[in-house]
Amino acid sequence: MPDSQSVMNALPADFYRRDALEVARDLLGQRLVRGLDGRRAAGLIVETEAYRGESDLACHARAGRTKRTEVMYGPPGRAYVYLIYGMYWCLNAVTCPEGEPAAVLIRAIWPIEGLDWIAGNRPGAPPHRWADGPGKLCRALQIDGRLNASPLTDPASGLWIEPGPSVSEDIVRRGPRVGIQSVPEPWRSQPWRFWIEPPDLTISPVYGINET
DNA sequence: TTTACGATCTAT
DNA sequence: TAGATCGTAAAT
Repeated sequence: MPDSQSVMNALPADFYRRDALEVARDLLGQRLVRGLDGRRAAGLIVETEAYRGESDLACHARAGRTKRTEVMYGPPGRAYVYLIYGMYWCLNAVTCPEGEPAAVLIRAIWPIEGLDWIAGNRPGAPPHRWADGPGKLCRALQIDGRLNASPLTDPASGLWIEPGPSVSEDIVRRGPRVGIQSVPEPWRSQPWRFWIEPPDLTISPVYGINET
């Protein structure tokens, strides 16, 4: 059993029990936290993408209920972690009420905590490239398939999301999702990607946050 | 059981 | 611009 204080710090399941578009927007600025072997590393989420159910032909759930997509049909707030190109893991947060398969891909974070640990996980990479991609952030935080289906709402899982500084609407960018060139329209061009650029970060409320 | 390919990243 | 590298889903 996790201590109640820790549970209080994680965003609750209700946060995720909404349309993936809303969750993707609101996940910007929140703090993704990894806890392992007594160490803690974290980063502010700065890029996300919404994947919205079986009818969204870019979403893995287009294949229906399979062993891989099963977790997306489950309760909101769990992690959907899958392997891409045989070598990189990608992290998603499951959204929508149970039974509706949808998720938000976390594409980038701004590391702010546990920087030494993160640096060790990203040998050879400069700090600004530590976690600026979905595969990279999983490497940086040591996230792999073992965390699939674990609750992001419970710090005891070792991977959770805490409330972060609010991100004002004027610095939120929107555009088409990345890496889905073979997906037919209109899905390929839907502006379901949300992000904050580095220049925006420096003028946003999150500027200056840099712990540990 | 076999095949084709992907919500990526890195080095060239 | 190509190669790495393997689980998944669809085809055989």
